[in-house]
Amino acid sequence: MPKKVDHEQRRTRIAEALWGIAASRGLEAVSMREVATAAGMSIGLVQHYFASKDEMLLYATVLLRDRLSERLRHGLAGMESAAPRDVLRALLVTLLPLDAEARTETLVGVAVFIRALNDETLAARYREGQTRLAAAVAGCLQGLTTDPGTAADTLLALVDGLASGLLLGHHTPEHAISILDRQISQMTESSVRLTE
Amino acid sequence: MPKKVDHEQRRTRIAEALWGIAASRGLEAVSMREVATAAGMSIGLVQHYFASKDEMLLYATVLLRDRLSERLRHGLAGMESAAPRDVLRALLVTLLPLDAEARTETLVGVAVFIRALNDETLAARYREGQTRLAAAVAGCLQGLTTDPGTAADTLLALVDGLASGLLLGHHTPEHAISILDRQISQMTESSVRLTE
DNA sequence: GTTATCGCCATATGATCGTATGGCAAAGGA
DNA sequence: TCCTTTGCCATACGATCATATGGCGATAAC
Repeated sequence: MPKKVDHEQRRTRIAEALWGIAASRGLEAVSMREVATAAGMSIGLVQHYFASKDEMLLYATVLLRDRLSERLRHGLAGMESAAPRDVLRALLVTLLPLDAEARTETLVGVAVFIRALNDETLAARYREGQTRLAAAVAGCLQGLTTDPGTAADTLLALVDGLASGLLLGHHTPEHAISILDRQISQMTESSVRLTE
Repeated sequence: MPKKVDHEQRRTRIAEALWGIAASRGLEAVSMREVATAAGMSIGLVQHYFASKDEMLLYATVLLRDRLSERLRHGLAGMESAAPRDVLRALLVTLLPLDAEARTETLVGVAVFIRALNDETLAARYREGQTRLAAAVAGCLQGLTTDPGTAADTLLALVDGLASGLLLGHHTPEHAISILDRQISQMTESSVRLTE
């Protein structure tokens, strides 16, 4: 057999090149040629690792989700024994596009969201991710508020909207975090009030 | 002079055809040919009314914003003397994609949002619209809560996130409205509590 | 040393894109 | 009646797209 290369590494490099293009110029600017150029490869090589553009896109989105999971795990590292409220805040803040890496991921996520609107397979994956996130958030809220399920949906919808505002530059990071903190406080405080 | 036609009507028909394509298959599926076919025109006729694709897109987005204004005005009709809280609720509910028309508008809005992320002109228009909306919402909240500005940003971000969930089918209309109502109640109630 | 296989590449193909161009029918002013 | 203007259309052009194809070193097995 001839020389061996790490296929996974090649695919990752291609996917990252794709993200860069999608984040800076939108998913519609993503073409085999552009991706190949950005990755420093020939078009043929990209074709060699992904039989079609759709396959490449699929791989890139799956890898993106994995990166988000990783980012969440990293953001929550060492908080196993922290107060649920602090875990909750860390989780939600990690979801916001506050640094370059998170911004790229969110931008690509939005681009994929658009595609999901007309692709039931993608939409189902999206919903599943949201449901899982909501479960995690609701878990943090257990005992902190009445109806943790609704509260979780509320917080996630808020984070979603804040992310849009951040991407557009309509909100500053400080403003977005302040809004989020105020909401968390209000939700946890009001429960105390209601249970008194 | 030869026969006269209503240019504005022609342009509107083209824009509506564009919306239909953008809403059902995404903005990237929008091409001169597709729009012409959907509008029941020749490609040349579309070219006759819009010198370029960008010009067509611009017109379609401006008209979209006008339609949203109209929808808001219609949703708030006859509420001039209603309680601010009811006006607020009507305004926010009108922003949600609850019927087919609103859904199309929101879908196109999201598609344009994506483009705005890499187009500073569009982004500026988007931010201006958001700012104006926030001012209207804050106006409704005057006296109902402390810091109406932050409350307005919170509510609009929440509505944004709820809209995403509705588009994807992750939330049902009833669920989204219930979340919104709960939030409005919490915000207005808590202020009463704080000012007591 | 021969050979099969793997990594990779250059180029071709057919489709579709935005846009440019030239012309035709109709209608009203001269 | 002639002529200019307007509305509209068919076609062409160059670019770019996704994808298919054939081939060229290099390497490891034999």
